[in-house]
Amino acid sequence: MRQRHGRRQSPKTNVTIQDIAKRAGVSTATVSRALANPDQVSERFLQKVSKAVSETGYTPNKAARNLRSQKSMTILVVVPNVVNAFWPEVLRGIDDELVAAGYDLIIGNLDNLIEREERYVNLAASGQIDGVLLLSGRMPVARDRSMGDLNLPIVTLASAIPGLEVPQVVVNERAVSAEIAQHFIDLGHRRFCYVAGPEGNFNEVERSAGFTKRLADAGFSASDIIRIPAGYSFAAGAKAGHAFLSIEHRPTAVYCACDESAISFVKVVRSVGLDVPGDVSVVGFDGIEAAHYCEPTLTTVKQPRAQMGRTGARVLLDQLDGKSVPKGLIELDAPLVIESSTGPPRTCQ
Amino acid sequence: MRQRHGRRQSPKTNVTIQDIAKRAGVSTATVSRALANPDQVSERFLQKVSKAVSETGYTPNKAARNLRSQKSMTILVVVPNVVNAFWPEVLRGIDDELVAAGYDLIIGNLDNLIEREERYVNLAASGQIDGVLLLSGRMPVARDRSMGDLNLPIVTLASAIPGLEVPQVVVNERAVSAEIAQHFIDLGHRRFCYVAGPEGNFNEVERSAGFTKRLADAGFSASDIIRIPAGYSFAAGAKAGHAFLSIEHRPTAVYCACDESAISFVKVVRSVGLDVPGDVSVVGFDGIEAAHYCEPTLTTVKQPRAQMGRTGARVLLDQLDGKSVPKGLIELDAPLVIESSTGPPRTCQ
DNA sequence: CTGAAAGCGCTAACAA
DNA sequence: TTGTTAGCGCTTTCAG
Repeated sequence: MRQRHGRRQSPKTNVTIQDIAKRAGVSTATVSRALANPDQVSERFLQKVSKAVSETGYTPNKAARNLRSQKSMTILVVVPNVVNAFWPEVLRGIDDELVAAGYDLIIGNLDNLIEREERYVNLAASGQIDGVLLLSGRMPVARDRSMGDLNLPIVTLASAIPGLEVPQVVVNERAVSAEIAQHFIDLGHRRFCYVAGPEGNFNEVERSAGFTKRLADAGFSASDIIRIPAGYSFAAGAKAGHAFLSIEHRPTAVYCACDESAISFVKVVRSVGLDVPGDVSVVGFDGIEAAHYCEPTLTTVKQPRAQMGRTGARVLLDQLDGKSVPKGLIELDAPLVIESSTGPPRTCQ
Repeated sequence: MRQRHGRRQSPKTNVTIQDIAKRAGVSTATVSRALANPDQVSERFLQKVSKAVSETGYTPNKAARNLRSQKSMTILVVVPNVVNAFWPEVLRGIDDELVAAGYDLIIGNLDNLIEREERYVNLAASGQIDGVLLLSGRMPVARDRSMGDLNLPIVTLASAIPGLEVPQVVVNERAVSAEIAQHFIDLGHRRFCYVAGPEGNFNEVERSAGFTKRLADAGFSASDIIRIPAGYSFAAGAKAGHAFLSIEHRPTAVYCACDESAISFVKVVRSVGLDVPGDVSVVGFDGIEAAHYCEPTLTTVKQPRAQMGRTGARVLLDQLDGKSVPKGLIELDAPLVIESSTGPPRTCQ
């Protein structure tokens, strides 16, 4: 085990491009080319190199390559909170596209903690990142700088940052939320409830606005719509369910801003003997798998999660390839899928 | 915008340690030390350097550092399939520990595809990875080599690889599965069903063995235990549910090898009017959140997911720090939590 | 305590 | 087509 200048004893990759060059009887440049641009190397040398490579199990050292080529072939994906059933499928879409293009991805989990942003701003600033996929709906900031100032390609995904001049992949949150309102209206409901998401969040604003706007347009007044603050989690939905039960003259139609809160909301409401949808109709948002296996099957908005991930990744890759990409919203279609948790209010039958 | 030798036009980090050195009127060595070993630098220079750093927003280039120091400060986490509610919380535990120690993590999603392993073997071989956390229960292999031969610290987590001489963090799968059998026996059940996981999987083997062993020990014969092949997913559980319904003389106690399959199993069984637990008692495994919000609340084994993640990460970090670590199984306790999906069989009441 | 200088392994001008 | 060579930005020995 050779021990070179300043080298740790760590027994890592030992075989370098030099070794291959020596073994194949060519220059390192030829080895490099043979690996990256085989068509620029003669068949004879190609053979020799590939033989040496497979004999030694050589893999190019990434740090050296990154340093030299000034890029890292890795993408940072900033997720607000990995512990939410919505993300995995989105990440899978991203992963598919990125891996196919030869990129690795580092997942930055904010865990809903703003302090954690600093870490990823620094990482992004360290030259170790070629581009950023922002799923958190917030531009990460450190003490004294913002990820937006790093001059790094950024694409937002699933949530948008109003006014930011980058590609932003979203779904038709507002329109489909209006559709939910219309669905309730068509069923004959007159009193509504909106179980909200995190305050200020882009998705929250859109969903709330789309829903209430359509209700207002249909002639309902603010007093016909009760808003329960909650969040994107089972726990928040359960809490909202209890709040709902304590309402005097209860609404019959409830729009929960995510599936997880909808599922737990339904469970709480049913636990006191109310029927869904007989007494209360409930709609969710996201289309996670669990929404399909709760009782009753949840009427919800099916977000094209993997497709969103792939789309965002693709746009980022295009940008990295120097192609021109659309700045601003890229809207995907998320359909309202009607299942068994919504129906006409019993009072109307 | 300067344009140097071989440099792409990519406008990345422009400020280097040289710039800081010049600005602070010191050598690059001093800058490096000021940042890494402040106690080796005089107060005066420390000030100067830190001033220059904050004025310029300097962040050390990671590729250069990695190349020089022969380590990457990044850990590869190999996940069999990110689309499963079990993982996020585990990943969070890993992330917590690793981030606190200054490591980044790259998540390698196998998507249950063996071909995908090659990619991560190569990544691990590229010197870009300091250690591996293996959650897939299989040693990744490429065409001609195995990740196990890379001489890289590896820790397995959540699933084990029998015989592998590395730390392997698991839970008491076998013992708690026996406990499930005992729970059923105590309730008075006489006919049992096991809804299996993926064939050959470590967890599958353990859970199945623990369950059937205890039943056998209690005097039940193989014909009292029906095994339905399934997998760790909602879809597999639903399919198993249908298979269950077509059984002539149906068991009254069902152990589903994961919560997702248990939840969908319950839904299917209830859809034909059977009562849970009146007609069928069902137990799951994992303790994912959804198990708490389905109906009836699922009796299940609560895996300490975040703790598992943290433990695995910690052991790997210890190994990286040169501390000695236990080779072999590190068993964490996963308790059976009894909820409303299990009860005495109606025929016994 | 500080600076000079030697590379880490690779890629890409440039020259041949 | 191929080889020579100059760094990419940083850390760390070694000398002062």
